[in-house]
Amino acid sequence: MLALSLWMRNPESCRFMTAMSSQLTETETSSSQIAPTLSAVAKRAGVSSITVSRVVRLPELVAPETRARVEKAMRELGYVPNLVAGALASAKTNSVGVLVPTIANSIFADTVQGLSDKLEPLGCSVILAQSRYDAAREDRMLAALLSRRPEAIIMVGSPATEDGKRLLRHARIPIVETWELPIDPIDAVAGFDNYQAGVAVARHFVAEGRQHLAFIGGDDPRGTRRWLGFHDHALACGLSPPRRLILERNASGSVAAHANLPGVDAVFAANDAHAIGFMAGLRKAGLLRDGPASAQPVAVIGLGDLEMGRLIAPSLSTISVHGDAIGCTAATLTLERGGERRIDLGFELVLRDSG
Amino acid sequence: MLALSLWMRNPESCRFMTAMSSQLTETETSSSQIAPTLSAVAKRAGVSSITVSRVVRLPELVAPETRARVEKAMRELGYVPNLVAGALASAKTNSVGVLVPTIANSIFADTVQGLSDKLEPLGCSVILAQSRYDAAREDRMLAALLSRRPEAIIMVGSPATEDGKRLLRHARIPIVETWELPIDPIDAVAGFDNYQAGVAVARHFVAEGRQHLAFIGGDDPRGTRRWLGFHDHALACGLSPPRRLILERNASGSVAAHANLPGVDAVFAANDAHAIGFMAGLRKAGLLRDGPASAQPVAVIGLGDLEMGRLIAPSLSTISVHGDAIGCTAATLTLERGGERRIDLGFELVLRDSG
DNA sequence: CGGCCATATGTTAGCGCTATCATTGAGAAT
DNA sequence: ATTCTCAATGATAGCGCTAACATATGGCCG
Repeated sequence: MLALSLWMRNPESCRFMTAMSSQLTETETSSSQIAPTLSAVAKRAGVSSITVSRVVRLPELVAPETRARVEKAMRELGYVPNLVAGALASAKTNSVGVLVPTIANSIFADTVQGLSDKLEPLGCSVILAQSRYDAAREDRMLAALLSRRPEAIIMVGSPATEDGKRLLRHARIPIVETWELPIDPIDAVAGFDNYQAGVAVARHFVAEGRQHLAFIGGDDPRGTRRWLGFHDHALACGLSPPRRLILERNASGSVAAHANLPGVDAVFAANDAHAIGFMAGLRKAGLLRDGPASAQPVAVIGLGDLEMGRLIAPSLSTISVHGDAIGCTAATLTLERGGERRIDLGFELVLRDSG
Repeated sequence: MLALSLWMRNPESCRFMTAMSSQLTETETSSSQIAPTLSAVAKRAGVSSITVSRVVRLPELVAPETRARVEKAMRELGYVPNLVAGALASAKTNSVGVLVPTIANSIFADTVQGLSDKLEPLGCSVILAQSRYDAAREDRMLAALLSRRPEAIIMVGSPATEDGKRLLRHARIPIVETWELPIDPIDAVAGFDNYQAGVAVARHFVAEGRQHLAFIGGDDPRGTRRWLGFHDHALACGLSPPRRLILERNASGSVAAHANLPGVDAVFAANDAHAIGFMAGLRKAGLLRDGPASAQPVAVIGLGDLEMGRLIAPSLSTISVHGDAIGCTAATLTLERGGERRIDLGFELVLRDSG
């Protein structure tokens, strides 16, 4: 709460800023080609610029009449505060850097939405960057983000390289790693145990009497953790070693996957999109039933709990992971520096008709 | 040797030599709690700060030996440029503000990805904001974005309020409205004709002999344009007026929609998620066939061309709209100020098994 | 009635960087 | 040799704002 009050002592100011331009006349603004500054407003209102600054940030410190005069001047000039200058002067940017592998068609969009919904009302902007699952690009993006001096960095996973880790460690700002529970986190963590997710799926398949397991999906760190849990548990249960098929990141690639998995009767897909693609392949091969999971020649379980998964037929069994809660929690971890820094948001095995 | 004699004259050189001789230890870097500045690097390298600045921005202007010395100092200090200060000094933030209704589960994620992929390699950061389909929040977010002095603003749709429009018009930066083709754009446009998309769907339904049309989805401006085209064309073809059902923004809400549309034999959903939800409802009601579109008691067409749509059964007919191309084009429009400022990226009616 | 406090405003000095104009020396051109 | 040019570097003055510290006012108290 301390950090919060420091960040944005005056959450109203945004609303206020919007209102400012409302009475602008065309002539008055278009005559001045450059954006009006604090001191331009100050001159017009007959006060010093610090008073204008206070009207924007700490209006309760300014006498009502003065405030009204300043607000009038701001409206007339169409003043929009320059947060770049403000950030330099106050050493506070009110922004957080967010790094995700990708934002399109992805389970991470929920996380971005969750944290954004938490941060935006506090006047804290989200600077978004994508690594595209590329370590070099990730490092570049981290450096780019840090250059903008964000109040914190929230990222999916951990930096892929030592350089990236070092960069973050030296940044001396809150760092939140998400979607994982790294053993040696840089700072804070909001995620779940991908290994245990894999174990849970394998356990379920074993309990259902499935014999020949396979894992399909990408080979990113989180997918690999899931695979390891899945694999280890299957072995521990005396099954033959599960197969692993590494696929492109689009779901369509997984349509043909079943051809490469002869004899397999249970598949854990690294995410719901892959699972749905795989099911499309099963359907083509006549291996998909409308009945319950027990009737499926090949059981399929995904991860992410896309809304669509429960709408299709057969409905998709999945590991539900609360992407938005991860984002929301990550945002909270950037705001409060004390307290527990490692939050396991868990996951749930949601069983429907596919597996 | 030249360089040596030059910097030996510098009174700082003694300190420089001292710093050089003591090898940098872990303590030395991490002990300084504050981030090193340009001039700290300059001092260490025995040059003026402007030279360090040049090494960062215009390295070809600096002699190779000097450059190497400066780069070494930067590495040793772990220097990370402060773009906030740079932006203030140069009046260039190298950032663009991006405003979308929502980023989660949405067709706009593709657009953000497309523009981000185009901008990030140019050193241009994306500041992301969500309006959540709320006009007041949109205005607040626009003001917040403009406060950060982005090089341009890219938004989905047009500002909902006059205040928002005025704010953008006065910002004197490129503004790109997307996912629409507004009649009076603020500046640039990258989108498609939502009205014509509605017409195209209605035309198809009419050609297929469908009699009772309905439109389901949100009542945002774009959805409403689609509805209008759909509605107008149906009427023009002599059909009875289509029904319109306004739904919550999540797909699950549309599952029950068919109960409210008795007698309807063709449905245009404002997006694929709604379409898939609606189909789930049809399935429950026994009104969904595995056969081709002509066999469907109720034809369904969505919009967005989600990858999943082509994987489910029956596969989803849809209006494909190239969300990533919209993003990519929007990014280009922010970079090039000349040329055509109104780009219609079109759409395609993709017919599959649902309608 | 002087001292004291709270309120309202102002002055000053930067934040860390870059634009703009010097300055310097070396080689080319005259 | 003298000028000119160019490449390499530096000195200076801000960018628009805010932190930190003044400086008025006007009660209010003992």
